[in-house]
Amino acid sequence: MTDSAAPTLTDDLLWRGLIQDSTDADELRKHLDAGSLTYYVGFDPTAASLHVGHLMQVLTARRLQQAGHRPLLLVGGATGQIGDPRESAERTLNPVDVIEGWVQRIRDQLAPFVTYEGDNAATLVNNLDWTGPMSVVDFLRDVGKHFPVSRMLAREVVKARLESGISFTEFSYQLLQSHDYYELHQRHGCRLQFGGSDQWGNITAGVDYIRRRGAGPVHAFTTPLVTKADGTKFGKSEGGSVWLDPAMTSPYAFYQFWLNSDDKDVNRYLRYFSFRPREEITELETATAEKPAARLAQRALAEELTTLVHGADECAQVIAASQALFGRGSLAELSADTLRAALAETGLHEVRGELPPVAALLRDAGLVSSMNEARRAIADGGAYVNNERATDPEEVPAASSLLHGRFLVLRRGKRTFAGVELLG
RNA sequence: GGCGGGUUGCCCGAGCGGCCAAUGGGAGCGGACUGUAAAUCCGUCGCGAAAGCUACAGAGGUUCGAAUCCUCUACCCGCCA
Repeated sequence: MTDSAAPTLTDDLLWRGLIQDSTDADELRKHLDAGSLTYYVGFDPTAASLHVGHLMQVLTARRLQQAGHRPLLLVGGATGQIGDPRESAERTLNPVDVIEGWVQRIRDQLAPFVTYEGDNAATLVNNLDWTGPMSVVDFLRDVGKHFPVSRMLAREVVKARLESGISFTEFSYQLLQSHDYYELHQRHGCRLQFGGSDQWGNITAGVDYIRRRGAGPVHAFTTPLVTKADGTKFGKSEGGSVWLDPAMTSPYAFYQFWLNSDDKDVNRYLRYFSFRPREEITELETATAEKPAARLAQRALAEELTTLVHGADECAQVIAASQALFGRGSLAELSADTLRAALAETGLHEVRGELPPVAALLRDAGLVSSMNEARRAIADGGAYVNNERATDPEEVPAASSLLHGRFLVLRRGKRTFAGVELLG
């Protein structure tokens, strides 16, 4: 336990680059590296699912629990109804019943990442439980009294919004989050909050607030914003967000997202997200430098995260699908089961009766959004049927080209696949 | 309150009353190269098979014909009070 060679949790977090800002670093280290600390991280229901960007927080929570600390995972049933101010503009409020649905889904989504066994069992909490019943008078008297407006106005986001406009609702957001920390401190002895770096202002406000109420001291840190070397936004794929919900982003697409990480980013991602020991990560970093084409780091990362989020079975299927589709062998050599499974991962479009021409197939399978686009894709030479370039939009695939008598593998560009199955 | 400027396709941004579905750049998509990379080069980029339809903040109007002219409405931005 006191083996001086073994890196402590703090060392590990620093090595992984997971700490962007923190309250007193020595104090934080003392608590992180000592006994069991109760900590919290919150997620507001702004959509029906969490996305890969949230993984930073979700996995850091998991990491801390594995190191012996006790997690409180908060879903913002209350804060989600108010809206954390963004620099750009006022948020549009979502209907309460919609938010309630999202709270439940996010709660379910978070649940598997931590364990509920042992001394440091996790607890899922919802700030609506204590914020909902609070009266306006109580809020203004017990919470509001501790917030100097001058400091609230000095915040960057608020300053940015003073010109363009900010409602009292969003302006008050910080009080709710601060009060959450206080409640969790009182109820569960929570003494650490972490979050994304954009939450630093809200988090420190909570730390101050707790002190003003004569409690604490409590601690905090933030994780860095995940960036990409090419400057584009992390977590987007083909236009959309990469969600954790398999109904919103298929496990196949999720795996492919990580597999396609840039060489310049993948090492950083491994440190952020992987639970592999440091030596293994270092080895993968070396592999990336020496044999980038093998993409060992990308494969390891994609496999680990897909397993974590979607389970080992699903991950195995996704890898098999990827190999089947991107493999060097001919599609005709794949067994019907393998092929069907692979296409099920990419999206399988069912056709009854007569097979339509190629252009219509591309559209129906979702590879293009209109017939014009389908024609364009074919004219560009970017559409393939069973890995053969399509040349005529009007051509109806021959019955003999159906794999196992009923499947077609459609491809757009180099790596976007979809399947077609002809039924009876 | 007064005066002036602006609102164009995913974003930025040009646009002469007909030759404008609308120059150019970016993003996106595709091709070549490669590693299902990056960089680079090339192509493409409203919907429709087509006729045609829908589009230039919104609503009217002038005209054979308008994104381009006029009127009103909404929003934005300057300058002066």
